[in-house]
Amino acid sequence: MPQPEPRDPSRVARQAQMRDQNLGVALRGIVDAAQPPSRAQLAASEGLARATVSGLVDHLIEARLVRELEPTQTQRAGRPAVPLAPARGTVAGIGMEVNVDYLGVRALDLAGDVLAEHVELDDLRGAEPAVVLDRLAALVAPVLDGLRGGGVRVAGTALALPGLVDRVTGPLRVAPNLGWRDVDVVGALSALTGFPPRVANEANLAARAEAHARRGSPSFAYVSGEVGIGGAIVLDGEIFPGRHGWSGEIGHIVVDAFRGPRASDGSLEALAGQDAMLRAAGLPPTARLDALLDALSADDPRATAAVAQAARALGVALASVANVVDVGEVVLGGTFGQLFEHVHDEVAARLDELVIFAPWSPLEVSPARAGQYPAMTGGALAALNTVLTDPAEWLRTHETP
Amino acid sequence: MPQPEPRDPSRVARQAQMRDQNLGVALRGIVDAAQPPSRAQLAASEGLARATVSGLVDHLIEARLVRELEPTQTQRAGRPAVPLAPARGTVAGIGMEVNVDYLGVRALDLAGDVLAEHVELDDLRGAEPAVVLDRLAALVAPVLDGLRGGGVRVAGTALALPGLVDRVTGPLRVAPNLGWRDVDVVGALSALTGFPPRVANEANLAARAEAHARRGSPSFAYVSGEVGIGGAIVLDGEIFPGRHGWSGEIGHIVVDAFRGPRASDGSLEALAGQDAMLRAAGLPPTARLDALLDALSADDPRATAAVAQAARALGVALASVANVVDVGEVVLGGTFGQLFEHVHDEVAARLDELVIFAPWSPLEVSPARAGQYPAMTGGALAALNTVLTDPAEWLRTHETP
DNA sequence: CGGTTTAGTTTGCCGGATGAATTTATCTCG
DNA sequence: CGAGATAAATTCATCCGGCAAACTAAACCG
Repeated sequence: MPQPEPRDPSRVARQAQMRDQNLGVALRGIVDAAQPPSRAQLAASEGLARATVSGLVDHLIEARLVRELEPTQTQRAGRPAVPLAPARGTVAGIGMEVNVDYLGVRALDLAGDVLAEHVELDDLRGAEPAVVLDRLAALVAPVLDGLRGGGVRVAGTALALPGLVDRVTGPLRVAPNLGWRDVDVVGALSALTGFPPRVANEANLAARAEAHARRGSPSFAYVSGEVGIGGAIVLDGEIFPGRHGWSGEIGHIVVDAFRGPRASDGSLEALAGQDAMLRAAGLPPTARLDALLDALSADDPRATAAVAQAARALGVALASVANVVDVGEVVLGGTFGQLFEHVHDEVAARLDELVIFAPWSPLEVSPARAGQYPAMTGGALAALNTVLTDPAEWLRTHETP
Repeated sequence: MPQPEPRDPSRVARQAQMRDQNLGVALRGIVDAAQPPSRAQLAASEGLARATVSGLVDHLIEARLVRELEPTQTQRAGRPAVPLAPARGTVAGIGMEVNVDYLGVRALDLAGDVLAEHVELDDLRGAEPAVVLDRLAALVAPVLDGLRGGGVRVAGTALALPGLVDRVTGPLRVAPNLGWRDVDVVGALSALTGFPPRVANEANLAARAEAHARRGSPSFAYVSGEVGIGGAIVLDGEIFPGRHGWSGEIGHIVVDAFRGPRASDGSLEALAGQDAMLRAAGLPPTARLDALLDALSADDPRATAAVAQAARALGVALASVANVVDVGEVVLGGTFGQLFEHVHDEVAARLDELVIFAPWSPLEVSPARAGQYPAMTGGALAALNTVLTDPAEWLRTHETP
């Protein structure tokens, strides 16, 4: 039989999808708006008829995804507009993170408010995956119970890991700094929480939180230096996932191909990772970043030189990223966020020097502003994003009448 | 007045757009299909009702974008299917290219057939932009006249340039190897041909041709070594443009940040560009690539060493690209396509060594197969793509009843 | 030559967006 | 204070386009 060619799920337009699509447009318009918009404003900004928007909004309110605010006291003639805002405490996205020095959970609602949060600090290098995931599950379970008990629907969960995660098939491939390799994280956590989490790279989720913190669809390269150096690319507010979710591995960019016998000796992580910086600064490998910061404020010459060297490598690597993906801004998070004032000038100088389009579109370098544990926030946002992308579909699968 | 917030032209679904959208889906299905599909096959593969597809196809045939083939002699029961194929010689995309050693035009129709082609070989380094563009216009004008005289509608024109082109605002920013800077190419050519061309980077358009040559939405990094080293990223068959169309500048990746006083001394182009390879091989700077190939076949040690060194740099740079954008294949075009057998092993080895996901998803290295002057083909395809993307819109603006 | 099978067309239906008319709620001015 | 004026939201008839089912067309088979 001549198979009719299994083409991709092409975006044909059916009228059934039209409603769903516009429901998503309306919800996004309300959630992303700087000011709570009225139905009429929404109609104008999205180019839909007011009647259409009214219907959509009614549906969203009934589903408890949107709420009406009190009409504001305006000094204008005419019936006052009813401002619309994302509902609070009706849907939660759960962000989880296992990292080298801590593990934790954070729950956000559509309004961006933190509904629950727990973090445990601990050195997890070399810890057994099963044990760690048990601890995580123990941390998450009461949060889920608490939310559900309060009538909050859980949109989904997402787990941030400092390593290579296959976003389609699930397993953690490798997390060098945890010492994990080929761990079936999804399977283990599903068994523990009864919920298959989305898994993603820590830097990618942190970048998502960063994009959220800077409204208005920014484009930037994000650097997340914890112990290793991770990164992510954000384009028009969307994180760029690559085929498998393996994009943005900035730490593995080689900036000095001829340094050692193995080209990887010249990778950014080898030259500017936390261990490399501490070593170059003459600090013990067990030292923490604070020690380096102290040495810097004391004008210790070795520390200064170590950070300068790392900044050069970082700037060169980020210039390569900018040349390849055409991003105009660089956001430094994690370690480099804390070192921001000490690395900014060098990074900016290398970008100016090396990025071919710099003369026409100068690059900006800025520190991360997504707060603490951005990957947990990003994970929660990723979970909520499934609701925003297709609220109708989500309601169909999650409504429990 | 409280402006209703000028949001992006969001993809709201109206029913008027539904038809246009599906018209595009149908046309793409016919053009991209490996075998000419029937209406029924198209309906099945796209998930549309047969009645709907029939209507769409009728429209496309009337617009002379699609033609019906003779029913094939099948030994099956039932009414024979009418195969559908892109129309020939009814619409043309024009690809133009100005490069260091030549300039030319190529016209393709929807079936991918070459309707016209002219290439002039010449050394254009340092040539005056106005003069060169005049020559190009003189080359293009008869092609356009010939096509229009034959009743062929021109879908658009696209010009490939070996430099940085702003895809939104138009002007060529800089083409180092031509010695051009801030040239208003669009303005000049509009005046000459009465047609504003789309302008794009040579490597990006060549990569588009390459993606077309490999059906089935491949993802790869494309390297276009001519005199300089350009590149492009292709994801799921789509070229990745970046914000301004400035993506893929692989030649400016720095692989040896500490080689010289300026970090750019360690860029891929400085280490593996044609000039660098010739110099390292002990050949005069005026030599052509053929001389290097001859020296290689004669086992000249300097040439071998020069190419090995370049291949290492290339491999390292491409590994960085793969780590950042998560592509699984590397396509070598231009100079490196010709040197393919001499660089393949080293490039593949560096990718294996450096790309973090290589153990789970090995990278492939292959030579370009888009034929000669791929950027001209890619330009023509880019022009035709405006028709494929939204045939209804294109017909509205281009029908001359 | 009647039955079967597959391709393509016709037809009535239905969901959903739309614009105009209507209702609601406020402000302003005489 | 009441009659416009003004703007937001809702109601309603209309229309567009995809859809399923029925129907026609063109082959094959026994």
